[in-house]
Amino acid sequence: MSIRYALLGLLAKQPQTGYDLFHTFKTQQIYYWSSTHSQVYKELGKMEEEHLTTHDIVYQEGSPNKKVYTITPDGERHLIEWMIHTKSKPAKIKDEFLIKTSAFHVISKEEAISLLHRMKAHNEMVVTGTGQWKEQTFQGKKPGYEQVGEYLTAEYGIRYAQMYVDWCDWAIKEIQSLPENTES
Amino acid sequence: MSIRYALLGLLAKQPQTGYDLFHTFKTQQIYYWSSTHSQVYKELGKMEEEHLTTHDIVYQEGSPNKKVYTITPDGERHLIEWMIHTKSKPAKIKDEFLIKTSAFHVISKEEAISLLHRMKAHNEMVVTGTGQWKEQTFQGKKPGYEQVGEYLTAEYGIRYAQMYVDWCDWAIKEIQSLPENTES
DNA sequence: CATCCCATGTAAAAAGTTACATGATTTG
DNA sequence: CAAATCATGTAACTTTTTACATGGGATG
Repeated sequence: MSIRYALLGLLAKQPQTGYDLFHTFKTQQIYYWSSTHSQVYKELGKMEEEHLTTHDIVYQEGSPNKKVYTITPDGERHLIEWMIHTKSKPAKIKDEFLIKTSAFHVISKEEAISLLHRMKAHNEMVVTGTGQWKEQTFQGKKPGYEQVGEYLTAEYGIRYAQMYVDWCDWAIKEIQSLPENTES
Repeated sequence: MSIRYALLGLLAKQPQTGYDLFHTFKTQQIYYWSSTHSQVYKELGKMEEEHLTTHDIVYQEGSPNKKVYTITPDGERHLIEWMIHTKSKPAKIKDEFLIKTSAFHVISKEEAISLLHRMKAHNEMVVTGTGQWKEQTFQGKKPGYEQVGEYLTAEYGIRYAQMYVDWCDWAIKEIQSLPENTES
């Protein structure tokens, strides 16, 4: 029921195909939602039944034909209603790394630190990657109001990853300063 | 397949009931995983079949009897194997608020700012709440290695919420400095 | 006297993932 | 010539959520 709004939000920016939408989830700066192509196509079908979207078929030579979906006025009303009058559910996070962190006591300090180093490196890449995307897209300028969403969420992504990097650094130091348990 | 490790991680700290485990997910400083009681009970049943856990029944007067689950040596081996040799999948985040953010262009600046203020207030409460829990639990002292998990993840929770607060502040200022779109 | 806490479970529905299926064109 | 990209979909399966079900004791 909620991938729906993610799709409507993206379609409110511009008409797109299911393929485009899936790739936005997969590759773009959308670390705050995830999905698979099968789910995207399914939901697009449902939304069309409910008149929240329509599609036009674009015939292409060389590439397969595609269905470009457009949000309807009904769809946009639906989206705005949700945005303003529906209280956001708390974010659902499933972070395997933090589960591992919470069980660090069952492995050695060295192994824990090694895991943290890897995680730090990964998040450093995210900071760099998202930073580059933001720079390329906005070139140091402030966006127009139509692009404010991407602008704000890109910055969020950078801050989130940077927070993770800093926390990894801190955690490594903390662990190093602790005496290891001799029992167990 | 992954709630399993969250449960094993918690059971590796101390034997607990399904009820306890669910409440840890629901209320405790575990913003990095979420679940429901029905899923917890089901998974505990499965894990027992696979000899990763066992349970003892504690008979109580007044309250219902309870099943206290304990991780087995097999279960602990399973957990450690996963922690060290299984690469963590990237965190899956489903944050409705960021979907709303990404679609801010369909609502007014005032409404967007109002949503950000509410989100900021919520995260300020999280910072305070988690900070108090950490203070109560560790009282400014460093934990022993058996408690390192809670210590590190509590700090993570505080930093995460603080990052959200700071980002909200930044986003509010950014939006105020942008000219609103007159079209659409 | 209503609601919350303790405590455990099942059943049904919804959401999400993985695998199956197809097929031309482009890139290395 | 193998792999990746474009492009869409279905089927089977797994995971997750919501609702149903029960019931005593404590709290306001």
